[in-house]
Amino acid sequence: MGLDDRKLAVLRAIVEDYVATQEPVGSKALVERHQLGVSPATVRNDMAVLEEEGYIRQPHTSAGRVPTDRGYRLFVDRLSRVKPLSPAERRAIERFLVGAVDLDDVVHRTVRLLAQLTRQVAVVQYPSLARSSVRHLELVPISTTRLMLVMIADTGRVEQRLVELPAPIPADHVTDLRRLVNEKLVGSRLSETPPLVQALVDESAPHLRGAMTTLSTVLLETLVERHEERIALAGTANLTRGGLLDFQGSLRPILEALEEEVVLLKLIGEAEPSTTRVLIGDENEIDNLRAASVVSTGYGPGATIVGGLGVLGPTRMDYPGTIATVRAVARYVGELLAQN
Amino acid sequence: MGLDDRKLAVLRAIVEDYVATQEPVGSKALVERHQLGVSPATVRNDMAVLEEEGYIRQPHTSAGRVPTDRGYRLFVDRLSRVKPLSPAERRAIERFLVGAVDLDDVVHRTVRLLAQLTRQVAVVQYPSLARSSVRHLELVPISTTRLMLVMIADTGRVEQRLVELPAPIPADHVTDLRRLVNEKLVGSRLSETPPLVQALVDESAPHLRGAMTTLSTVLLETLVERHEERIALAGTANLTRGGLLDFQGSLRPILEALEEEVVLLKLIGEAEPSTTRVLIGDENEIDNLRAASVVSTGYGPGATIVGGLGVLGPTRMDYPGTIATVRAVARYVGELLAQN
DNA sequence: GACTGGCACTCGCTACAGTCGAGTGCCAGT
DNA sequence: ACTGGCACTCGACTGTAGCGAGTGCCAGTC
Repeated sequence: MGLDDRKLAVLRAIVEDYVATQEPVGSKALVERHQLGVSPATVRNDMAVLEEEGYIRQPHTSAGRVPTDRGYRLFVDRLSRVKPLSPAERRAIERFLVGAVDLDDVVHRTVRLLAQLTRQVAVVQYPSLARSSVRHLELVPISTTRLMLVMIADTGRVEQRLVELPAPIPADHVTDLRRLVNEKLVGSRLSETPPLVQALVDESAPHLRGAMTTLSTVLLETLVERHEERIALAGTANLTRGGLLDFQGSLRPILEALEEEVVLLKLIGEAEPSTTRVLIGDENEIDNLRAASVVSTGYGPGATIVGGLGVLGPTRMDYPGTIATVRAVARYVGELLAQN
Repeated sequence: MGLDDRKLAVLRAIVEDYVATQEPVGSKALVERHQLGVSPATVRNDMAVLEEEGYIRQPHTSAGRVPTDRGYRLFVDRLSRVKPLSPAERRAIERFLVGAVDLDDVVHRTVRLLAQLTRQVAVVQYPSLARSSVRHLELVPISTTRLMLVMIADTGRVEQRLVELPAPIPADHVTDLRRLVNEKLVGSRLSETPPLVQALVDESAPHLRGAMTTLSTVLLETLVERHEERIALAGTANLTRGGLLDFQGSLRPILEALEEEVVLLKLIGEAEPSTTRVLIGDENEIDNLRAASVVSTGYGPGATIVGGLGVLGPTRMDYPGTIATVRAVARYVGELLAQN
């Protein structure tokens, strides 16, 4: 059961070679390319053990070995060290993110950058509303019975909703409403607003009561219930690299999964502070993504997390490099956000 | 040179069969499936003519015929009539679009609906800023030297930008600025704003001059220069239908093209009023999309066009059905927009 | 003159057999 | 505990043969 150092070295070598060549790796090729100091026959014995333990497998008899999901897992956990980024990559990140003019811009640049650096599919979640605070609420009269509600969050996100009032409302009442909701709600986390909104209705003057009631339902919907999470995606064309060998020939399930925002949120959005999460193949809960791996992490200004980002690719992936890139990009984005 | 009626009927039959079966169609199968009233041999002669004229071709000797781009073009222009939508489809459209709460919602629902109905890749352009008018401008103080500029367009689009002021500004000056820009700009088309913005700077009181100058550059950038067109995409998984036969085996170029917003805008965004545009294969200017066809049209409230929408799929596509669906969806979206 | 039936021909597809070689498992020897 | 050697497996590739859908052409018919 014990895997001695050499067996681990063999596993590492297999993973590295397979990731590089995309072909099953045999015992002879292994000893040629790595200084293992033993003969192919010995390596074969080690391989037999590794296979028995479920870390590698043979696509067919008389072929080389290929890492299993479990093998990648061991590799990621114990056999790899995060590669430091090359200076060129650092420069690329900085150059790419400087000059973003607004949140949309930041997110779009980030997702493209991530896709380009990792050569995988990149996913970036917009700063989550649930983790944002209200910076300002604006009411814009559209007609006498319609208002446009605009909510600006401290993370830079802006949400708008149309409010249909039960009765026409004069302009100065709108001013009152605006003042009231701002006084009460600005600065609070969105998740904490429901009681405040309720208080607003209860405390509002009679002439505003009707409008405030309608407004409050829209507010609650916008701020809390409709957890409007947004996602940006880039690099789907990278799925076609490596021919059709990865993803066992069909991109279908992957593309389908990528279209479901809910699915992506599950992948990317549940990050814990400063941890990089790596999901390998089967570890993934989504059936369509059983052939893929996901590397994700949270980002945010300072130590707080406001959203997640990550990449998705074949299980046969350069984990150390990808992990390093994902982390670095998340850190830079966090710094960028902190400046606002 | 003259293509008599029967030759046209043969072409139509070839297109229909090929679209349905995805296999080259031979003379015998043709006479069996369509009432052409002649023998296979005669059809073969007609086919030879059609091939000579470039409307069909043989993938290889001793295979059936397949329509060329030119053949599809003739089919679309002269041999097909737009299919009326089924009641089920009408209902689907209505059910899908009712209940959209804001512009984002409308666009997302539309693009998914379109992808689902046509079973192709759907693209929807957000209402173009160039074709919108200013409904309201809002300035939200973030700090003493920073403002958030929020522009609400009549089409429902909301754009925001951060403004870094050259010097701290008191709250009542912000109020003044807000009033001034709204007085001057509300109601005008975005494309017409530059002189108005310039006038704002020239006419502004000395104590606002500095802030107004900075604001004006951001305004111009946001409103005019940075033609921030947005695009929604759905149904990329549909590209994998029909195995790898369509798109000659590689989705790569297609996926790459779909990632370029500029490319999509070219495809979708240049719609003329109430025309449905059909681009078949080679007619497409974008090299990556030489194997694809695009059906697109404009949409907007009433007769005006504020944006484009359409679908992209293999040249082997059900043109009459797709055209009908695209048109119908565009009409419904227009109506929906008119209600706001 | 337009259409048709018949016929020879083409050529991709499939199945099958044979060869090659990378890679393995096992075992006896050091 | 490691190694060299050996028999074995099996996928990849090659070449051959037969099948069949489909064609082009031509002579014959209405």
